[in-house]
Amino acid sequence: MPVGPEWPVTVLPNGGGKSWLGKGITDLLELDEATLPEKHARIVRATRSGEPDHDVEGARRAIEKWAYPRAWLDFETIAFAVPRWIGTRPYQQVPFQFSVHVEEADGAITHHEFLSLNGADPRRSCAEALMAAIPVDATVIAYNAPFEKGVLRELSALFPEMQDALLDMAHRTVDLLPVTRNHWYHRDQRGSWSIKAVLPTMTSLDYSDLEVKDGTGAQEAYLEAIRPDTSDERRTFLGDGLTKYCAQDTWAMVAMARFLSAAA
DNA sequence: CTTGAGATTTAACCCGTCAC
DNA sequence: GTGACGGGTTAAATCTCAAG
Repeated sequence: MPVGPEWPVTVLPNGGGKSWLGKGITDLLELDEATLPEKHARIVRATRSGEPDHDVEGARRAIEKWAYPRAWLDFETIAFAVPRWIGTRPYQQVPFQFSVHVEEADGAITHHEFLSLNGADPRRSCAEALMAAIPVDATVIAYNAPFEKGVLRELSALFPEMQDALLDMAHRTVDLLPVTRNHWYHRDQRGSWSIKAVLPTMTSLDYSDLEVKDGTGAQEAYLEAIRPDTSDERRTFLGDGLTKYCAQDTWAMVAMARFLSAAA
């Protein structure tokens, strides 16, 4: 049952890619289900009833198209307003960490990770680690894939010897976000399909016990870790938090995909 | 701040009608 | 023929959200 705030909601978040705000609608439950397009009606329905909207078959059909091996990938990046490394632009998303869970057709899963905390330009070692971790025939899966694709394209443009492989990786990247958005809604999401909002409605996985809880926290930890006056002990501690967080993000995608495909 | 997708809003345009 | 006024379609601009 609900783990969120009291119902009914009186403040409606933007939901379903649709803005109800700014139209004088302050209570989602006042909307007339019959007049809404199905895309919005299912959100109102799930909110009224507390019964999640779950199209298992639709989700299964979408996910089963992704050929094995599957590489569930997540980057952590840093973006400096004033570029820190030669050849980077202001606000360019530079990856200093990634996690990837590689899933074989038989269900076997191996985990690979990369983390740079020495303060040097992490891009070459990151690209090399990607090449080593992700099989050339893998379907790469990310949550809000345009972000991961963008990082991959940036890396590909930088290293001619890895250009084809990295570009190919970007082309093989698919997105779990629309699958979730189209086939699942729980009212505790309150209009959000971010991984942090969705995950607790499907599983008991939780970010609250982690040292690093979100992307912003990861960036803060990274910045502290690369400072010269940060002790080795502290750096190790920060790195440990980063590793756990990033690994949780990719594991969360695996868990979500399994949940989405599982019978109700 | 970035990018991309998708939804929404605004602007532009075409066409028929009607009064002058 | 011309100008004002719809109504309906379409294109372009704007907004939101996801990721970090």
